[in-house]
Amino acid sequence: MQEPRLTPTSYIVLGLLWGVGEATPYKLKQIVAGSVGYFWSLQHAQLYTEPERLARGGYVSEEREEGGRRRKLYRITEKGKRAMRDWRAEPTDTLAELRDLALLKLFFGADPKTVATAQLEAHRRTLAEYERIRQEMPEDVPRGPRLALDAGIRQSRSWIGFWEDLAS
Amino acid sequence: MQEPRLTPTSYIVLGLLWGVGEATPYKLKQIVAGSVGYFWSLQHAQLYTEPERLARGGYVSEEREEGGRRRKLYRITEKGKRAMRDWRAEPTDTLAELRDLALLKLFFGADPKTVATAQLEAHRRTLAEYERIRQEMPEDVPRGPRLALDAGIRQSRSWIGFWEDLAS
DNA sequence: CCTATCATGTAATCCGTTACATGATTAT
DNA sequence: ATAATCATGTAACGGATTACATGATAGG
Repeated sequence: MQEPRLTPTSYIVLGLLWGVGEATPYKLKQIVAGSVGYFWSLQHAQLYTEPERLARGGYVSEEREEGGRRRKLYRITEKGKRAMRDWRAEPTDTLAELRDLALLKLFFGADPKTVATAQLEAHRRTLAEYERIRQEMPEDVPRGPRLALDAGIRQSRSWIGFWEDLAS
Repeated sequence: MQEPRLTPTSYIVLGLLWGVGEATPYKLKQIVAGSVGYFWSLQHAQLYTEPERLARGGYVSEEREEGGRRRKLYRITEKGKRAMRDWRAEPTDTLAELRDLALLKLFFGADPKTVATAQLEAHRRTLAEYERIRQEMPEDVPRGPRLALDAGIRQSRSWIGFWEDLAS
């Protein structure tokens, strides 16, 4: 019964549980799909295994419904909150890596125009969606998600600029 | 003895081997550090295990030095070249994910100013290095790496802009 | 000569992905 | 009713990271 190490995935689960109070993995999946998932995607299976791991370390509590579907309900514990707070307070000097498949192909000699065309279309679609989300965003959305969205928009625009230069 | 699937890591190894003719894992490590590594980092152990995997599938050939250190020398095979060409020719609509730790913290409520300060410093350092590299880049560097570097510079600038807005 | 550091490699662990499976709802 | 899709979960596999380990080379 050893302490699991806390990965970014862990903090996503902890953060979401903290925000929402309690949730089943499926609920988490839905929340992810409408928020963090836009810039940090997770497999749905992770949302089943990760809370389990966290429960082993006492960062979340697990409760099983008695009747019906016997779903598992998780909530963050004090220990979990502490870990989350600590992590959040510590600034990172780790930088985002690019890790862009298209860029990798480009690096290894793919035809710029071909790659650019496909990328442009995809990025434009994404940008449009981000902007739609921002439009429809209610006033009371907390600052963090709002800023993350802004970052996404900015990055999208930057990529579009890059690929446009190559597409023509 | 089954065919290994080809991952981005695989293509990096294949691509580098193609470019350089033959190499030991350590040599690969050095090349990575001065090129792809800037935007797609690999653990050095992967550069030992990945060529092995690729050898199992016949994408590279493995040869062991007789005397001395008995190092392993790898070179890309015809099959490897074919795989590489195919991959390169096929455009992706997969988009780069952000996967930025700092952004994740921001999303979950970290203090923007704190995060921004650390990020700014790191990004500025990176940008400076990219620009130095571009300055010193000889004329005959192929287009792919050059473009990848441009992308890196552009992204760095974009991030710096974003974090600057938050730092003040 | 001794000690760092470089060069080279293997082993173990673990997270993440993929695949599989099945009970509930909804639509036709 | 039946098919399709949603909801829920587990199991297996494999790639990636981490840790460990040792021989060579260079610097002091």
